[in-house]
Amino acid sequence: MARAAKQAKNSVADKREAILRAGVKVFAAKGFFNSKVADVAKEAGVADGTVYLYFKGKDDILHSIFDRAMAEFIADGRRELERSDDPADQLAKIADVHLSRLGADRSLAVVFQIELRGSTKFMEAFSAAAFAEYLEIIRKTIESGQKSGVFRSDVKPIIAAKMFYGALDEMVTNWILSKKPYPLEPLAGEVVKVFLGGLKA
Amino acid sequence: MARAAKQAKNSVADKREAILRAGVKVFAAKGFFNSKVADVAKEAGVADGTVYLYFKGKDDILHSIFDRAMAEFIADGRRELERSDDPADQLAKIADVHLSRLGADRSLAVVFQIELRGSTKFMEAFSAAAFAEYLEIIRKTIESGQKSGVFRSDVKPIIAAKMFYGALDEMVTNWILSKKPYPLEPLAGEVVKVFLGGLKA
DNA sequence: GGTAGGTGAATGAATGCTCATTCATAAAAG
DNA sequence: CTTTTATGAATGAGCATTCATTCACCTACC
Repeated sequence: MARAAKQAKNSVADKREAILRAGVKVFAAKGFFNSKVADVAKEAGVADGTVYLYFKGKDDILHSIFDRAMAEFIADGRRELERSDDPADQLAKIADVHLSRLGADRSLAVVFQIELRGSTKFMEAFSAAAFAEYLEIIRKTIESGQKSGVFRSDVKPIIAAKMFYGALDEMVTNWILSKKPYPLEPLAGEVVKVFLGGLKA
Repeated sequence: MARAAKQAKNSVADKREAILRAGVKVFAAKGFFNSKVADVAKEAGVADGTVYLYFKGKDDILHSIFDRAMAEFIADGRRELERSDDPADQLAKIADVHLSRLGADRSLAVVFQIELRGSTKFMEAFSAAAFAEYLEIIRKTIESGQKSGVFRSDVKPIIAAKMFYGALDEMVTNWILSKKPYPLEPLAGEVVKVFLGGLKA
């Protein structure tokens, strides 16, 4: 590829990227339905019409934000998972990736926790499959722990997986809504401790 | 009060009630932002303008749905809580009320799980205080368990409370999004079992 | 007991504003 | 000069909210 062409292609990618980033920021700040396409365009430093050269419409921006982030998220999780055989360890890794990724980008976290759920339509159409995949990773990890005997077997793995996910999810939601800023990632250890050991003395 | 006057007052309460119920149904089905006030009015069997005799506007309907349901919810929880001294038992009661109440009204559950969170504005303005109160009830229960020695003390009660809430919350969200209908309430026992006993063998 | 006037709840068509989207035109690239 | 990319003003559909009017029922007076 010639240098010039590559340059051009980069600038195209950059503009798309800028709009996506602006979308995250604006949607997080005002909510998807309260955000105007013009707001996103302005934040991205492009004209209103330009948005439509890169996205089908407002919905498509949200959709794209989700697709990209979720793909990274799952890839990250899988990579970490392969670096250990111990299911307890693997759950700790999942918790860590979950909280550190979302903890690193508050706006993205807001879009994920609040905006993506704000409509059953989006939940059903976009997030359902990817979310199911994520839950499945947790479930399998728990199941393998049960097979190897490190986890108790009188618990349905799918229930435990939902609980684990729910606990992590709640940490993130609380972190977002909290007035006082604090680091999210360190909570991973505590969550895993309680989840594995239980609350009983 | 004369019979006629009483009759009239009842019909006023009924109309407000009808609009609230219609709101739950319509918002659950189409999402708050995709619902028209006219849809709610039609579902309630009143004219569009009538809605404004009972509510300040569309937002106020959602707000009122939340207020009423949350008040009932918390009152229910408190009542159950007083019927036992054992913290483990009390957590079981909370889980039971939580899952049975939402499990009894799918539309209300959808509004609570999906629509109320659909906007940071609503989260901050309306639900924050009531939600904090609910979380506080759980936290205190856990704390009293720690003081009496039935719960381990090397866990921050507020973290454990969020985990417990998050786990229950996730059960509800999954139940809503599931294609296959199943009873929600029975999951309470399983959740409490894992939360108290832990996943480790 | 019947009639006239009064009251306010209820109506729903009309209003006016808010955006998502388009497109004629301009700028930049090649 | 041609093609590609970008612009932002103009469009018009959608929808929350308003308000002039209707109507059911109540009260007071004959």
